[in-house]
Amino acid sequence: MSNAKIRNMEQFAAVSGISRPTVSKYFHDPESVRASTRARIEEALEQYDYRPNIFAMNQNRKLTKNVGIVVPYLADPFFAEIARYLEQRCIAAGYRPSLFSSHGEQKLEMEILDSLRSLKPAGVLLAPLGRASDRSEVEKFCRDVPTVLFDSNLEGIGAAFVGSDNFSFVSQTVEYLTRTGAPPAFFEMKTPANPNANKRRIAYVSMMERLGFEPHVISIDGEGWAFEEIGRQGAAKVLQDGALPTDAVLCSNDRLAIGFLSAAYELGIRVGRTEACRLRVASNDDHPFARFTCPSLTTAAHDYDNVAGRSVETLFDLIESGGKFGTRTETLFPARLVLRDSA
Amino acid sequence: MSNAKIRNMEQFAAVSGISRPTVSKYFHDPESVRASTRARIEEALEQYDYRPNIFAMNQNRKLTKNVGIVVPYLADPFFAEIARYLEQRCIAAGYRPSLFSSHGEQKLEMEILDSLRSLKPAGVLLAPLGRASDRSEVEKFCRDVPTVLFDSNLEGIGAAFVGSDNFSFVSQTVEYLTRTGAPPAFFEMKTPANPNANKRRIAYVSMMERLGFEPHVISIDGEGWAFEEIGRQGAAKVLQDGALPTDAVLCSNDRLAIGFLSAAYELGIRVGRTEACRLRVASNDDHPFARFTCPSLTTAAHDYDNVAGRSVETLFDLIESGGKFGTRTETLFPARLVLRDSA
DNA sequence: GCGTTTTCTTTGCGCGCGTAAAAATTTAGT
DNA sequence: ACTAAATTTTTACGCGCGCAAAGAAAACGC
Repeated sequence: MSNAKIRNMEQFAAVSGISRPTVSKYFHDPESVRASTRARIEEALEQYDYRPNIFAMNQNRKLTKNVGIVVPYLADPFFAEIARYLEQRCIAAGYRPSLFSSHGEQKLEMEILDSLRSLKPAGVLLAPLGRASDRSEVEKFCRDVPTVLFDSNLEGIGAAFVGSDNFSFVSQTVEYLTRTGAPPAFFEMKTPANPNANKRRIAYVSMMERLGFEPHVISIDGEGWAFEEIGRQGAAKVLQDGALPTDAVLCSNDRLAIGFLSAAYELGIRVGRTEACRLRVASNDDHPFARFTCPSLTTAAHDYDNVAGRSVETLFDLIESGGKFGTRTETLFPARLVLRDSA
Repeated sequence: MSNAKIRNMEQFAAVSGISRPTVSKYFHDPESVRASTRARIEEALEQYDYRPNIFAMNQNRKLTKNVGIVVPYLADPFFAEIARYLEQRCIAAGYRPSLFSSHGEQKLEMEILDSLRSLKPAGVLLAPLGRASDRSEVEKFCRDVPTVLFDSNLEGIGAAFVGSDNFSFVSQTVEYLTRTGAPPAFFEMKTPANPNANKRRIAYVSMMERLGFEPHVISIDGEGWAFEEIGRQGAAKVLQDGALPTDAVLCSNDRLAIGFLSAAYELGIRVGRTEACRLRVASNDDHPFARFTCPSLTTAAHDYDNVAGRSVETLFDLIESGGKFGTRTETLFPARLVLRDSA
């Protein structure tokens, strides 16, 4: 490593013995230059630590290497994990991801999309808030910026959607619960933040009917993204009122289930699949903490790897296609049932 | 909102009737121009939606408005929450925060600091990995970029440190446990990722000695950031071996405690402060999920608000001081004991 | 009203790189 | 070795804005 300071591409081009426009081309795409010149540039790159000024680069580039990643609520470890996968894959593909969280607020989601515009990103991976999203504003954004939605679908918006197959989640948990005991009631928020919740309720009802059982949907009050607390309070009420029609409960998602189990514990109601237990509780998502609830949570797991992988693949395809697809595709990955102690 | 498209500051200056350099000054700091001209600019800003090109802005600015926020592990909701506070406050102060997570990996932390350099940030809020950090590289970074460390201190590195007073945490929990029952053993990882863990162990030992009790430190194996699983396995071993010298346990942090409680539950050991319970468990941090463990976790809470608030204030002071302080300050906020059911 | 201070305008250069076009060079194919 | 194709070099301009300096205009103090 030479100690001569390289201040710009001009100087770096000089020491590498290659012309500046070619060096510029190299940084845009190393494969776009002949192998021998690439070698010479990379040799110089090892001797002098030069890196192009990203601001100057992005100023005139038609297409930047920026990618936006937007999740609705980063304090949910599920999204933190997904974000990690996505980041990783973007970096591996030579992109610069920027991570944003809407923190459950419409205003913030709008501000993020707004500031994302000025980043001139090549593409955006967006998990929208869902019900709280300003549909028409998100739609506008997607018209201007190549965007792949993930996790949470807004019908018709974005170039593509990649997520999990809610029917697969619910059908597996319902099937398992009915096969090994009583058919479950469905525990959910009355006004869920996320559109997946509605799909799950519908899947539950249809699955129960298909199996010849009466569906029981328990919709609890609560607004916002503090699902655990909402679940805890809702469950406490339901359990105290004796309003549970069955001894099996399927929660719409793991965070509600965490609250449910917490309430059950506080009321001294044993949950589990052993004889001594009054109640069985299962759920959906395989939240990072689902292993550590008491009892550990039986749940249907997202296919993190495939959802994240396909999301970025789709985005890269989209970018290479010039930002537009002929038709909007929706890709859904099935769940994997994870049996633990709660049901 | 006029539909005439403004393409650059020149044109915007024209329609607002103010010269370009003054408009430029306005965008750098609205307070730096006379109220009457500010009004005229803002009037034009409402009619035409122009925003300066951030790449062109940052290219030549001596000091950008970028701020880096780096946390060691974003899948820990504690850091996600802190990050939210920090982001919020930076935006309110007119800065553009960029959020990064090291995901527990030294290599990633280095890459983040590296890419942060090229963002030419006005300042950086860094919660380092701790033991896993490359001290000398972090130190180098802090010499070049105004940096305030938070949460996790690396002695002598960075312009300042803002965090929690580990002694306050442990002294309160130890005092409470001894006062209301037996003196606790201390449950921790043998090779903790975070330097706070060492401070907490030291605080525990000194506190026990001060109170005239024999300290019992239980150090369990495990590497990495999967604290819950490490805690669960460590606790399972300790509980099965009957290696607990007392009926009270103080966990180094809540994530370990979550694992501990999970193990206790699986072994049928009742935890809590009632007569029927064999074991009392307390902990430190007031993790967002501590309310939902079974039983709910008695713990010492971080002063999120003050730690986050002071961190950004310190950073802004630092930026205004030209990036250097005369002396490195360390600010520690005390804990607040949160009594729940586990102890 | 006058001088002083503050703020604004005018002018013009520079940042670091993208990119286009034409000329020069290298490589590949036969 | 010769031609065609691919790649690189040369030259030169532009992007959008920061910033500095000098002069003009406005605001302020008395």
